[in-house]
Amino acid sequence: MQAMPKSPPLYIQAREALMRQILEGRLRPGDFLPSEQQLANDLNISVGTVRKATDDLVTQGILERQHGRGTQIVPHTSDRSRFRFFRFVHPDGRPARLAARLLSRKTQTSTKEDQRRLSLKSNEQIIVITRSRAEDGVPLVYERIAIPAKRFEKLSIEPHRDMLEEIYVLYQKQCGEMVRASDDQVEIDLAPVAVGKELNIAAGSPVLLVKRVAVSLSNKPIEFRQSWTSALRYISHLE
Amino acid sequence: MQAMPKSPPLYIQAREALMRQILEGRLRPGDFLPSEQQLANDLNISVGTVRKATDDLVTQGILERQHGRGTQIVPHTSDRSRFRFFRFVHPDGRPARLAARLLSRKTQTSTKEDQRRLSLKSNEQIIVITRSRAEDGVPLVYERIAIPAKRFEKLSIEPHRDMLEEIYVLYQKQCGEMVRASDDQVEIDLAPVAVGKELNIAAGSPVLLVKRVAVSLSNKPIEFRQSWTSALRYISHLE
DNA sequence: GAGTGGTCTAGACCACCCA
DNA sequence: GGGTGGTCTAGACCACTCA
Repeated sequence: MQAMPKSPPLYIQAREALMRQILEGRLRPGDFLPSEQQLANDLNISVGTVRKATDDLVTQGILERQHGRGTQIVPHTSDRSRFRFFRFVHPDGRPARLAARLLSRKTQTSTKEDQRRLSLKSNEQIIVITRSRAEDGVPLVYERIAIPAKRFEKLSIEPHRDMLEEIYVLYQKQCGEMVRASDDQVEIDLAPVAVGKELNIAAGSPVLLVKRVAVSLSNKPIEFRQSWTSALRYISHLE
Repeated sequence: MQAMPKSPPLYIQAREALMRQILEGRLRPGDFLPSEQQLANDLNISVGTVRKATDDLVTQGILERQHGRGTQIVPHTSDRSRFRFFRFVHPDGRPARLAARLLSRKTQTSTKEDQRRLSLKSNEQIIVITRSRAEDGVPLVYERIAIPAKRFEKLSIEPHRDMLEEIYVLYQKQCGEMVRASDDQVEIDLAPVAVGKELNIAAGSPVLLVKRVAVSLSNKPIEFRQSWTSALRYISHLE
């Protein structure tokens, strides 16, 4: 007997079809899906199977059901999304409310670490953004953000200006890249000169360094971010 | 018209009924649930509703379905559980495999911070465990663990002995307390004398300090743990 | 082969939103 | 009131495990 490649369950096929439409931009954040009944007709499956397909996407936070209104692709600007990747708090546990100020933005050759973290070839260009993040005018975090130049050609942010929007929202709006998840690594570092200057601490004093790799809906690494802070703490909830 | 307290959906009632049985120890980790058909009969609901009730618990990692065998309360000793709260890696990303060696175990009065983290009254007693965690004989982490004496009376571990089992497994086996989730807070500290001594570093040198509050299935804080390390990093995956 | 979970259907009724 | 998601049912058939 031949080994027959068994086709996956209908609800998984439906889920992937939806996911494909989202990834390809035919369904965009903020859009509503067709109604469950409509989808069931379109795909020639039952409503229960449509629900099962969307269940997973709802759990993943990609879709949001609104009773009586419809099912929406979660816009990255919603509050939940906005603070989903937010991980700095004051020593007393109060969340830090950080405004970002752009310091520089350059296109350059990637370092070895950039290449490793972002799965880039050795000659690939990246855009490097440095920012200072402050609360009530007090700088608390210094950031270096590396993103593949190729994917983020269209990103437009002006240097030396306050950044009013979350950068993940800019990624989505301007470049169609949506951050789905991230891996953070927290370590101790001795403040580099630029960090010391920006945070008003002595260069070489111990600071927390958070290295983050953010991945897109299609699970490709799209951002490598390093955040230095001496005054704040990093928090994480595990289940 | 009177405001009628509306009864929650059947699947939620069923889920909570199951949860109660687990919390009360009538269903224990490792046990199998009655079959879906059986549960449906017992509770006078349909199989579909039983499935919906258990879906959430499966997602939360409390239950595990085994096709053709049954549905099991996840034993805390399974690999997935064992490494669920495991958050230290080497700088190269390789997970640290830490064996624990118990240094001391004392019952004493709680500090202000213990009380705050564990929601204790000011006169409540705690058990304080200190451990050294090493990989291949090299000490990498120093830990102080505080747990409410009242809940953990029965905890039996001998001082100055290697701890062969995960401590969360001991909590569960000896005291019936199952860790469901934890909140971690990562900060910089200057190594206290005891930490410096145990980790072979100078007292006062900068180290990573992870403060963890672990909560039980019923969402009560049951452990406050402080882990100091200079050689390792803390990792976290966010979605 | 008996018993379990896994998928799928068709349809009922309810609760909510909005024009 | 018409359309949407939310709950619930009863039953079919499949796939896996274990004796």
